[in-house]
Amino acid sequence: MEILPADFYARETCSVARDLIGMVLVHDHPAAGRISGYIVETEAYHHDDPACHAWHLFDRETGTVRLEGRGAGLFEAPGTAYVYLNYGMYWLLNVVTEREGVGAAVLIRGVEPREGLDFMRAQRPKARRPRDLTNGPGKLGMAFGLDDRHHGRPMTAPPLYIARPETVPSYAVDTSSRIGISRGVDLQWRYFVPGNPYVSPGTPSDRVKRTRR
DNA sequence: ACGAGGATGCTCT
DNA sequence: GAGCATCCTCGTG
Repeated sequence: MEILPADFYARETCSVARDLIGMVLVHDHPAAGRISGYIVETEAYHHDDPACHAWHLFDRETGTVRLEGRGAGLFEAPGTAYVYLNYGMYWLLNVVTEREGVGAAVLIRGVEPREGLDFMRAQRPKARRPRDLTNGPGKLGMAFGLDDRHHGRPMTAPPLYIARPETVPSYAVDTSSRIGISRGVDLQWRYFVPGNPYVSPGTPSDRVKRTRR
């Protein structure tokens, strides 16, 4: 497998989010060995986007940026991991995109397990069905053993990286609005493999729309 | 299947 | 204090 280089991420964020579908998220865990899975769901967070953590760091009067607080990691070099604690409990994994200093990223929301299933099951004791291991950003963070130790580290080299598999799955890709946000709700910046069980269930209303279509 | 509500802690939008 | 890029459990039907 070829590890995706920084150039892959140094592009328009929606293109990166789309192209990450079918790539393989890998964690070469120091104790548990290789944990990996095919990416089946992503979301783009642009610098000019009220749902992005970089939004409030921009001073729109002067056009300057305050590199302070949680969102500062979004301004690192493309390919850097942006990991943060959500709802006080869940580590969510993003990869920084565009050029250094822009402030954009892609959130990894769903992964189809490939290697390290035993470790995933141990990390996710509440999972009743296979899909419950990794069908959501918080769930896959637990299954892969991710936390703030990974924040700010390059995903262009082990232990945590994304690679192009020898055979890229022939996934179809649909788009929709993003899940769990209150601003920027109309932007169609979510990418997912329709019908794949490892896509996050989202809100119940979203699920109704999708299954009745 | 669906909806409501709690857990839980960091950030300040 | 409010608001979160979530997950889980427990009602009801």
